[in-house]
Amino acid sequence: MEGSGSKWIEHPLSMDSDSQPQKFFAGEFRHAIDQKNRITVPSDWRRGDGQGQEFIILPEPRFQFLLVMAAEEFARLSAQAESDQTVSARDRRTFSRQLHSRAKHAASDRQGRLVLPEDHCKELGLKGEVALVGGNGRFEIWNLQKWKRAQDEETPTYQHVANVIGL
Amino acid sequence: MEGSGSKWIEHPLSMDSDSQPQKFFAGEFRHAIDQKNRITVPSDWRRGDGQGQEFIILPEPRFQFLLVMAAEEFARLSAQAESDQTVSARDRRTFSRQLHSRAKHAASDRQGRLVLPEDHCKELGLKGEVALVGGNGRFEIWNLQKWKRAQDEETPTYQHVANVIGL
DNA sequence: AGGAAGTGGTTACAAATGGAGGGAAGTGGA
DNA sequence: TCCACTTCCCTCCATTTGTAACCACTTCCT
Repeated sequence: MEGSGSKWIEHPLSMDSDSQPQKFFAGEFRHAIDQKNRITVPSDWRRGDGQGQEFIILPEPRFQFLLVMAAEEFARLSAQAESDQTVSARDRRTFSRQLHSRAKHAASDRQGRLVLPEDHCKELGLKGEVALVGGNGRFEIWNLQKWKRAQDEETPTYQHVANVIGL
Repeated sequence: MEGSGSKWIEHPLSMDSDSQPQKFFAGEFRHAIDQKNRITVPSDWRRGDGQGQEFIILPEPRFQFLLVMAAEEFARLSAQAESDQTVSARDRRTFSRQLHSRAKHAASDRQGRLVLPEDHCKELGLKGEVALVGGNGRFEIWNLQKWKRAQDEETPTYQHVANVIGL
C-alpha cells in the first residue's frame, strides 16, 4: 500500500524565528488517484488528524510533475520572491502574477485526501497509481512511468553526491 | 464548471495597518460570459455572501485583458498615485483623468455576477468561455485563446524565477 | 482481534448559468 | 408640458452541474 515509512524529518538548518521547527516531507509513496482526482496524503506527512490541512498545488515549470506544498510555505516563498531586489520591479510583478495564477489551493478532507485539478492531471498523465516523492518541505506527484525513468537518469548524480557525503 | 479550487491566499508581508490581512485572489478559473455580458465571480473570491460586492473594471493598457479589482483597492491605489510627488501636478491630473474615465464601476448581483461593459467585451473578444486569472488583489478576464498563448510565452520567465527561489 | 490507513461510492448542497418579469429612465408626439 | 410608448437594466426565479461532506468497505500493521 505504501512505498516506505517516513515521518516528517526535522531540518537543523531551518529553525524559524517561531518556536515550531521547520519540518520536511521525506520518503516515497505509491498511492492511487481515483476517478474524482482525489489522492490521500500519506499519513506520515499529516499534521494532527490530517483533515483540513491546507496545501498549494503548482505544476512544475517544465510540466513534468505536480508540486505540492503547505500553504504557509508557499506564502513565505512568494513573499520572499516579491521582495527580491536583485530583479527588476517589472519582473517581480510578472512573476508574482504568474505564480498566483498557477497556484491552486486545496484542503484535505476528513480522510486526508486532496482533490487535484483536472487539467493538471490530464497534462501530466496522473491517473491510477502515482508516485509521491517528498523532500524539502514539499512533495511531488509523478506519473509512475515518468518517475521511474527520472529516477534512473538521476542515479549517477545521486551516486556522486552519496560519495561526497560519505554514503 | 470551473477550473480548480483556489481560495484567497494570505500574504505575510502585506499586513496592512488595520487588523485585516491583505488577501490575494489566486488561481485560474474558466467561467462563461452570457449574452448579457454577465460573469460570475468565483465563489472563492467573494467576501461574505458575495452579493453587492463592489468592483472597478479597467481595460489593460495594451488592451489584452480586462482588469478587475475591489473598489477599495482601486481607491487606495488612485489616491496613492495622486499624491505621488515625483511627477508634475499636470501629469498627476492627466493620469487621474485617464484612470477615472476608463474605470467602470460594477457591483455583483445576488448570484455573485458582474455585468461587463459591452464595448470592452467586444474589443477583447470576451464571449462564451473565458479565463479568470487571480493574483495580487486583482483578477483578470482573458479571452481563452489569448490567455493560453500568453501562458506559454511567459513560461520561460516563470521557470527562471522559480528556479531562483527554489521551486 | 482491533485499529488505522487507504480506497470507493453515494448523497446533499452550493455554485454557476439561463431566462423571465418588473420598474426606471429615456424618447417622441400631441 | 404632459402623456404614451419603448428600451434597457436590475432583480428574481429555475435548472443544471460540480463539489464536498458523509458513509462503507478492504487491507495491513500492531
